[in-house]
Amino acid sequence: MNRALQILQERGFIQQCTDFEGLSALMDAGPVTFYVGCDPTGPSLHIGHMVPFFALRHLHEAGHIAIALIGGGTARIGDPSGKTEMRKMLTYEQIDENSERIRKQLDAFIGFDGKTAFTANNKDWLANLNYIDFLRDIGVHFSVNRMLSFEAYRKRLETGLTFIEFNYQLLQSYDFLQLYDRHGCRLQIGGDDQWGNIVAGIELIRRIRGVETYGLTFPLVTTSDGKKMGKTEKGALFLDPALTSPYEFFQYWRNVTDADVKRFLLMFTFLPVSECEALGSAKDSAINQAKERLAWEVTALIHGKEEADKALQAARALFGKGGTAGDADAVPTYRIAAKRIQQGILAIDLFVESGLCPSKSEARRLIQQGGAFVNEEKVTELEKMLDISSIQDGILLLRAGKKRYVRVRVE
RNA sequence: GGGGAGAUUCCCGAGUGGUCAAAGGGGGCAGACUGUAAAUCUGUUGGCUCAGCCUUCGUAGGUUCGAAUCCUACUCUCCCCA
Repeated sequence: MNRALQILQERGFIQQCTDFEGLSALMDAGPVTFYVGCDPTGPSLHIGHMVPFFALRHLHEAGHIAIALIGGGTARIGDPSGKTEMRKMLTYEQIDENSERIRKQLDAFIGFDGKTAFTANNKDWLANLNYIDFLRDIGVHFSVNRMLSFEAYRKRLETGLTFIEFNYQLLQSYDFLQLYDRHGCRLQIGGDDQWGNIVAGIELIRRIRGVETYGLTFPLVTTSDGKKMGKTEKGALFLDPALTSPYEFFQYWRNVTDADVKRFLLMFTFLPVSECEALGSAKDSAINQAKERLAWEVTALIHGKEEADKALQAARALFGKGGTAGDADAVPTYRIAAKRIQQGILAIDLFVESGLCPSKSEARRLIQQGGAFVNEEKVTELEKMLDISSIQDGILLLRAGKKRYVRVRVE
């Protein structure tokens, strides 16, 4: 088997391939141009988007030519795959803005050089498509009967599917054709929910250009307790530090279930396979250290080593014995005017203001249930007042439950 | 175009004039146990100036001492027929 494919397989990336031997032979013969698509439907990528891009990096490092396709055109419609409801329509301005932000995030992760790795935006060929021409040239090759047999559309037939969403597959197939024509792209990789769309693109190219292209999909990554990957209290685990701080990002990986450690090390880090396996097979306290390693590695890849170090340090300070919050710079910090503390402030109010509790009722509940701490001391009275005496070195540490910390900095 | 069903708190889903901030489950949060894990058990889960008050049951009106529950109109969704 081709070396690059072997790496992907060892690391658990491969779910399905349209023609394993054919692809392997093609890749052995020389650099293959391939692409991953991603629709800019939000302002930031989240970790769920990243599996194909980790795979992209592996292939790129193996000498193949990577295209990251930003779906500035397809985002105007919305892919029904894996969705149970129609997507919200975004304005064109929003999509363009999202596209740019996502392009930057990908650039930071992949490092586009414009030759062996670059981006494309399908807006360039989709935005001004002529409907009649499109139907004549592309539409004829699609069978509605066939499309309806796809899982993605069949499901939606029960809940409702609009015509524009139904067209998504044609557009994605057309993307592949365009990338083949423009850049000689021969391989499309993506999440397994894209299988139907990928296969459709391959068939289109075969019919129109008489050329064999390939598709490769990755498993949909879930946590071993069956939840979707990357879910936090606040929603998805975003790459944008403004949406998910590096510390929160780090903590997500730090708190992964034992059973997921090996798999995540293989997929979300570039540590050697043997090391991933050794770390992931550890037990008891050793597995805990492996989680710390996992968290540091992934955080470093996304946010850089410096941020990863800070997050690690903060986590150790808060969770290690006898640690202080003073040097835990990465911990979310809330700033408050010194005057307000001098006047005295209700603990309840501070928990709400700092963002640890969404409402005063929740803050009260937290105190009643014994989960509210100020400077690691349990708050026992609902009406607890805080003043200067709680401040140490200009800082006051709030904790909600076992893991959620906020530092309050008095200025 | 015709006929039918429906819209309930984060989600699913009960409720059909007062005892409803609304059963049950899921999810979330907290506590116990632990390893910042899993499993398990317990509590909790609209807001507030909290023994009380306020806002919620698609939207807008109406009936009533009193409505998520009845009436009217509207909006949206689904199903069947064309």
